[in-house]
Amino acid sequence: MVRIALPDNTQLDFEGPVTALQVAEKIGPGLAKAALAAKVNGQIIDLTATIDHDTAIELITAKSDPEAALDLIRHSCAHIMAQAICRLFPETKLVYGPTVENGFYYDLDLTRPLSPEDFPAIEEEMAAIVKADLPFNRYEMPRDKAMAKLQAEGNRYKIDNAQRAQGDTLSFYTTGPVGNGNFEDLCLGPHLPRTGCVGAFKVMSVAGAYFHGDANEKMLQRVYGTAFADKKELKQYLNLLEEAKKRDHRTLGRQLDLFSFHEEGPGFAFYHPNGMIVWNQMLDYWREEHRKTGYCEISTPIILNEKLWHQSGHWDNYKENMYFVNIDETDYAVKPMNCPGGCLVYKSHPHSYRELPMRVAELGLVHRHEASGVLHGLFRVRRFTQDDAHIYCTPDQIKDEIIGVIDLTLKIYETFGLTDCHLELSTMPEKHIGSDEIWQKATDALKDALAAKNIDYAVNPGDGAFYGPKIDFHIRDCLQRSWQLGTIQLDFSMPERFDLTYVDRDNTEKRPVMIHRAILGSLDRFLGIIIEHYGGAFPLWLAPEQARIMPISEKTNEFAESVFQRLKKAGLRCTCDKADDKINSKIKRAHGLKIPYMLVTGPAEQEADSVAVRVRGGNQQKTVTIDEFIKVAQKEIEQRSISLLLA
RNA sequence: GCCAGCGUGGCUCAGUGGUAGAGCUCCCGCCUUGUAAGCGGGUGGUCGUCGGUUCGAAUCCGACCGCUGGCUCCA
Repeated sequence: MVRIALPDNTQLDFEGPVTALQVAEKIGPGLAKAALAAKVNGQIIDLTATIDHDTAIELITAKSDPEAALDLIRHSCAHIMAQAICRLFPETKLVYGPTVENGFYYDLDLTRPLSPEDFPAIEEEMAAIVKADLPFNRYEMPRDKAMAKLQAEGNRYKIDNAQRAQGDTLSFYTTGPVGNGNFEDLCLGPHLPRTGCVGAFKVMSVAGAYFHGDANEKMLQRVYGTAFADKKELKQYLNLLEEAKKRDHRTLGRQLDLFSFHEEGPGFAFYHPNGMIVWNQMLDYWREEHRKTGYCEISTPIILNEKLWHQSGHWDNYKENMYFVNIDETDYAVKPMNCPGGCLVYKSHPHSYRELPMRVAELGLVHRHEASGVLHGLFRVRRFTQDDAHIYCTPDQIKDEIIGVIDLTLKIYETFGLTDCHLELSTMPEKHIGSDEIWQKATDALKDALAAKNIDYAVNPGDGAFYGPKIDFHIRDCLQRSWQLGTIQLDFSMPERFDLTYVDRDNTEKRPVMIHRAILGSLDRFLGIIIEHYGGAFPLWLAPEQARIMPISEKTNEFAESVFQRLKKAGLRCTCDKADDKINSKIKRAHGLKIPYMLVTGPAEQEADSVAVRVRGGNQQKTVTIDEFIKVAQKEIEQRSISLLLA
């Protein structure tokens, strides 16, 4: 007898081994129909898996556990897509098909490249498979027998997958009954009970992907798709993508006339006057905070003798990504990092322990020759400015300095309204310099600092730089792609290579520890991120144009001009739209430019020395005196308020 | 760098072998305007570049450049 316990503590007894489906049927036909899988001991199993011992089970439906259901739907849909592609292209070799954040993909080895033109046919075939409502069947084989079977089939990818799989038995899934040449795939599972449980799906894109992510391996075709429990959810997701596209910083950069790119300089952003306003506001704030936190600022040259880069070790590791120039028969390199230049500044005179910690900031312009395929708007460029700083300190000062950097970083992010960020700690890689002891001490200092701030973080073992462990700050863009912003890196290499010293209390020369840190990271990338974060609707303090004065007709042009002059004098960035247009047209135009405040001036306003304020994004208006408007706007700017005070 | 797709006025896009199009922007008029596009007219493109096929190429083919989506990479 098998006794099954349910989440509500009731128990059901069965004569012998049962399946979760039979349990569901016993509870009720509705549940049997809705059930997608079952959870036993925290593990999700097929609805049709046999349970031969007393246990507690939980039936999974789209309602009871939407997350697990979605994962089942997507993984199963990956099989359906692979099956459809195999039907259309029988030579297809299956590789690997996991779920990912917003759907799934399947890596395939095909005899001919797929293109988006093939998607409709694939989707049609998938729809037929879903409509046929075929059961997913699992069967298991002892490892040696299964390996022999895979060897006979001759798919090197599946053999490789099987070798990596754990356990003494390997499982296969067929769609439709086992045998009869039905679609079959080596797979751990679990799956939906039937193909018909996939409510809605779409083939999204195709891209190349190296087998095992190894650039020396064959390039496979990765077909991306997504699936949902029903059509409505799919549509919602597609709408979300459409909305996200409107926030794309590349689109907004053009629309708001912030920056441009040109064929003459791929990967090199050209900043327009509007873009420079945002840029400079950002930097004014950045400098203000750094001054308050005890940083000084330096600036080092962009082009330096190539020898320096041999000394720093950058040439050995990164010469492929560096730009070089030859002047007066001497080899120079364009700097990809600021630290060697910073070290020369440090070395320009002796230092005492009394000076430490030294916090030396540099808004350094660096060039890196990134591979052509990775360029991406402002997010991945070949020329960018880092908000770099190097902190020279003693090992004992590391922890406090790290805490100081974390505090400053989070404070600055908060001002921009960036609260959805996550931290990662990267530890000692295989290829590294420095003793295990110093790595341990440094890593502990980073951990202690994180613990002191009570911050959650993920650990990337072995992912640190060769010269030291690091903490990275990450945020996500409007399309949920993750980007690194800030970084805190300990460096045991550079002080050594540049023979940096300070004179300690006991009058002996000692080696300082160097902390590299950036908060915004690449200012260019950060600009892109806040453009997307705000959807182009900047807070007043950052907005290129803060207010636009719009006379109702020519009759009040003169008054509008006088308002414009007053606001300008008060330090507000504004323009006056005296175009020969109706007010509707002016409003429409200003909304398109995402100008925070639209000030309509007609005869009534002239009479009261006021403006009719319309706030970006809304359709309400309120009339305030010009003095009042100036007062509120100035306050809002000074506070660097994220929201519009007059809204 | 690799795989796939794309490249037509400043912007968004139509145009599958036979005389380069639309809307917006911009310029000029008219309207004298009250809160998300008033009306009319006009300027503007060697169709990414170079080569090939063809009587004829934006359209077909090739190379290169750039962009987009991924992969690898990101000190």
